[in-house]
Amino acid sequence: MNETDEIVRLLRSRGLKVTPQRIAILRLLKNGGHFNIEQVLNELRKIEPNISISTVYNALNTFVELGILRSFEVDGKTWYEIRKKPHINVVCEDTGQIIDVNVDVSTIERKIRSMGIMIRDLTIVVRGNCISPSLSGGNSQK
Amino acid sequence: MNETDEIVRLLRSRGLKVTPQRIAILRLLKNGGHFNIEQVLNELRKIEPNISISTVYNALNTFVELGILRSFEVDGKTWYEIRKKPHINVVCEDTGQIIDVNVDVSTIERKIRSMGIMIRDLTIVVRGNCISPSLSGGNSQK
DNA sequence: ATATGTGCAAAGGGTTTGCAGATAT
DNA sequence: ATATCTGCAAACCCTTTGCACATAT
Repeated sequence: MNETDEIVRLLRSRGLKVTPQRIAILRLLKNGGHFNIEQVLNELRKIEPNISISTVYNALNTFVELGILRSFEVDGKTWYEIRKKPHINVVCEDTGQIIDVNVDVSTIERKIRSMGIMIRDLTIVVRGNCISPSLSGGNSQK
Repeated sequence: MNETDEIVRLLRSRGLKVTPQRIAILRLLKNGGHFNIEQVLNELRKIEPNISISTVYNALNTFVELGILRSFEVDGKTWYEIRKKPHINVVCEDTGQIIDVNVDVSTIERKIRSMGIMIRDLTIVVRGNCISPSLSGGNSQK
């Protein structure tokens, strides 16, 4: 079964219509990585040149509501990623890049659940400097 | 030493001018809790009726930059809290309320640092339902 | 005296909405 | 055939900015 078939099945299983725009968005995100709207649009327009920003927002919001994607916000911008097991999103203040770091969050989850809270989503964001200032030789903070 | 004196000293130590607006904002936040702009404005206007939203934003941003406060975003809105040791911010989707839950984050921090990343800020946000749906008797999710 | 802060209004930037036409089922 | 989706433009909301006046030092 190829990648597109998988996506088509996913969409159908959620009762969504299969459109080229939705397929393109899921193809972009399904293999990991983090994308903000600007990046999603840039990538998608290579494939679907006329795709509109509202279609992208609509699709991303739908996918987040259905639990296919998850989103989090950094500096007023929303980032989207495929939903997988909880992890740390490390935002490098030098490069703007976001990387995933896996950690065991079962202790955190257990504590939250023990308080009678049903967990819907867990976001861990670290802002930091991935390039050591001493090595990069200067003040590269924004 | 009373609360206001402490705040005055804090402001002076950071080279900031001591204004009634800044004092009021720090008095509101220094004892804990989470506030968004609307809440800060509502509270402050009981004391400083003419305080403007831009003054509040200016002050909050200044305090965040100086490390007195920290901020994080949920659903497009910025929340402010006094900077203290890392913890989980639990956002209840039923009530909109935010509560702190203390956890040991040293494992997370160690892992991030071992990758050569200098940590500037750590945010952990859990979205959940603090009122058990079975107890509250219905669908109260937004 | 003067650098800094405040308040107001306007501008900015990211996201959502309304709607007519297009598309998937 | 028709419910859903797309693309466009306008609207929205939160936040920032510019500037004249006020205040703290």
